[in-house]
Amino acid sequence: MRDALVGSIDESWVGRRINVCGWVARRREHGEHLAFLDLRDRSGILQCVVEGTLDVRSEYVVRVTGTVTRRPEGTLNLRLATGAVELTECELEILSVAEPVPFPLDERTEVDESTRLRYRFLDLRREGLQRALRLRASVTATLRAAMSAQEFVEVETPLLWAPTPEGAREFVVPSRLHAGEFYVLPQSPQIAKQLLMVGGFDRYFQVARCLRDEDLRADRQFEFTQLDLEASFVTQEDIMGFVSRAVAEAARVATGEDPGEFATMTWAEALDRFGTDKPDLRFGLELRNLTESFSGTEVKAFQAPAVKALRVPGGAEFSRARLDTLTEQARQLGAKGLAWFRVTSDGLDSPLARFLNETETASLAGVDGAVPGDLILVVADEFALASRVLGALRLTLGAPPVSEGPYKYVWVTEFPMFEGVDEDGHLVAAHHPFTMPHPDDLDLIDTDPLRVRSAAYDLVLNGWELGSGSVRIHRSDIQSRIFSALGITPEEAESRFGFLLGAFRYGAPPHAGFAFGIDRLVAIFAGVDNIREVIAFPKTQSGADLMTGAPKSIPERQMRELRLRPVAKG
RNA sequence: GGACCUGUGGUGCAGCUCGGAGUGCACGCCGCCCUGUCAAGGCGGAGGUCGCGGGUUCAAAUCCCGUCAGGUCCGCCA
Repeated sequence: MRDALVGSIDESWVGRRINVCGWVARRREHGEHLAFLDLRDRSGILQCVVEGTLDVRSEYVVRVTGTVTRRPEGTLNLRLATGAVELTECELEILSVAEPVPFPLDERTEVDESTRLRYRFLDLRREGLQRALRLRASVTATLRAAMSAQEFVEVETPLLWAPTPEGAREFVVPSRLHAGEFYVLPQSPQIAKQLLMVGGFDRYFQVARCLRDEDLRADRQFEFTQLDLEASFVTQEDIMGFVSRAVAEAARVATGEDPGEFATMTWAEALDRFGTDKPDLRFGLELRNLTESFSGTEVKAFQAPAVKALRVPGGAEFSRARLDTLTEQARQLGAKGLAWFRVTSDGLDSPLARFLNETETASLAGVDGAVPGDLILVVADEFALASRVLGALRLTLGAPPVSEGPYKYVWVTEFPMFEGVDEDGHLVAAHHPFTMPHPDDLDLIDTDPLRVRSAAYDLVLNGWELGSGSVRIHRSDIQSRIFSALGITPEEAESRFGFLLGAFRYGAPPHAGFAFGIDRLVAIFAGVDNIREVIAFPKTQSGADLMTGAPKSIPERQMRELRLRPVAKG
């Protein structure tokens, strides 16, 4: 039907009579004797010269038969890859007509996202999504190749799985053959891949669909894709190496840059320096700990377990209104308040300045090498809260868009095993209940569980969590101790994870794994700051598909077949 | 569950603070003209429940309340 993609046509084709197919991108008519038609296919645009008038409109699908000709002198178009040539003596065959499209398909106008989503099939025709999805395909292919090269085997796992309550809210699928019973869609293939380890596939990976019924965000969709992997007889460092090599290879392909060695820092260090477990290392504004200097303070506002400060270069100019906004943000994040100090040539300028003693003034005025013109923000509270609040302000004050270079990868290690206590007084797992405690901390499980570190690790890129993983527990004695710490009785464990624990009784190899979000990785590589731009058919923040109208009700007959009945809204 | 931003011909915007006729700009669409344009150009034209509902007012796109949709964020995401 066609002899070439239009983007491949250059001067080496001159003289050949060829067929090309595509959409009418634009037309320029010059009376009854001459017209130009810009033909677009996925590779680019080619100008076709028609002697006479045109009977095609924008977005008609046509097949053009014409002769590749060098453009007349003075009519070259340097902005077009094919701008040195054109098709002449054209014959047009209309393959499909088109109504005027609801929004321009060029990249010049930014179109309202809901309009784009309603006509996603047209949006897909535009350069942005064409580029993003092709980039995504090459990243995925690179990851697959990198995993295969490391002797990982791709295995598919079920989408219809058994409910295992806890963790993310699951999407539920009613069973027709077992009325009143349900499958769930996997939030991740976690348990399946551990069973594959028991099954002797000592290096598994999968480009896996994961589904979580949680509220959507710029970096979160109901359905997303992970590179999921698991390996036996390996250490945490082995896993980090596998992943680093695959991600680095994808980065080289996608960005043309070698990312080098990935940084590593412990969770405790990340919280202290950046106030978050997903530090953005692209800019400074690191938090400082002034707890020591304020240990005996008379100032009520600073009498707290921790006093943390953030130096804002040049921030002394901030208006009172801006400071109030920052204070309001700090309060919404749980801080009791936000203290601020302008650094001037003769001391600190702040409502609180006159209450400080000399040591305190000196430590504030010199924090992080402060100079006159800077602003010091201070939050005093529990260590974690003070850190998190300032960490959030740090992002407000300095964070570039996630996709803006440079790319800063960092492994965050030694996460806490438990992140607190629930209403019933039971510890809450920070990762999942199969995560191995840090070998040095096993003795703390019963005595000081909140200090137990785990063998869990995250990979972070530009402040976005790409993924996480852990060494898993393969010994039932340790698993029992963890379950009991989490308040999971043996009976409960049996009913929820029985098939996994049962499998472990038949010879479970030590194993560890990881999973990271391909959508997020590709978004950052593609230079966009939300993952909808790298997904062909995404949903809105309220979980609606504006093109298909999903979610929708289903016919009464289907409801009956599934033994489902709607209940009144309560 | 909550906070904030946005909603004006098909598209992108301005108008909203200080109420006074649906006023304006660019693109697109329709018609006519035009033999080298390429975001072609010229002339003419059509196209609007100002998201929706209520209130205040002599008068509402504009002020107030509610609601819906889209977005960003908090909660949530083992």
